[in-house]
Amino acid sequence: MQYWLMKTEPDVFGIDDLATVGTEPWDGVRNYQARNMMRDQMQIGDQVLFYHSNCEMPGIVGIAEIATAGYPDDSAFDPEAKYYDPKSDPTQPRWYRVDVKFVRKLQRTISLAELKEEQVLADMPLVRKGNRLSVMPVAPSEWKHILDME
DNA sequence: GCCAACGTTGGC
DNA sequence: GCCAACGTTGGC
Repeated sequence: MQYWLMKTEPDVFGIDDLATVGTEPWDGVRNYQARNMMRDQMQIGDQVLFYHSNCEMPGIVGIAEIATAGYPDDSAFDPEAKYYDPKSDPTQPRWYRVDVKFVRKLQRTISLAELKEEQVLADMPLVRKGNRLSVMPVAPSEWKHILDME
C-alpha cells in the first residue's frame, strides 16, 4: 500500500465537501507528473493526506483513500466542461483521474508552517519553495510523522 | 531544439 | 492583490 498527498482548494472542493459526498472523481488534473501517478501507480486502498491550499491556513486537514485505480478523465472530452482539453482524444486519452473516498477529518489542521519546521519532512515536495505538484507521493515514515503531529 | 512569452499555482 | 517559481506553448 502506498501513501499520497493531494492538494485542493477548499473554496472549490474541501474536506467537508468530500465528507458530504463520500467519494469524488478527482478530475481536472492537467499536469503530467500528477497524471502519471494517477494513471500508473495509484491503487485501491492507498491512503491520502488531504491538503487545503490557497486559503487562510494551508495545511493537512484529513485522510482519504483511493477508491479506483486511474481511468480516463472524460471531463477533457466535453467542450462544455470546465476542464475541456481539445487535445485529449477519447481513443487515446491524455488525462486520467482516480476516485477519492473520505476516511476522516483530522482533529485539527496541521498547517504548512508547522510542516516546514519539521526537519524530517524537508524532502517533501510540499515544503519546497516553488513546487506546484498537486499530487505527490508520501514516504511511510513521513506519513507516520505527520499523523503523530495531529 | 532553443528560448521568450505567457499562464498557472499558491504562499504570503 | 502581489509575485516568485515553474510548466507549456509556439516561433524560429
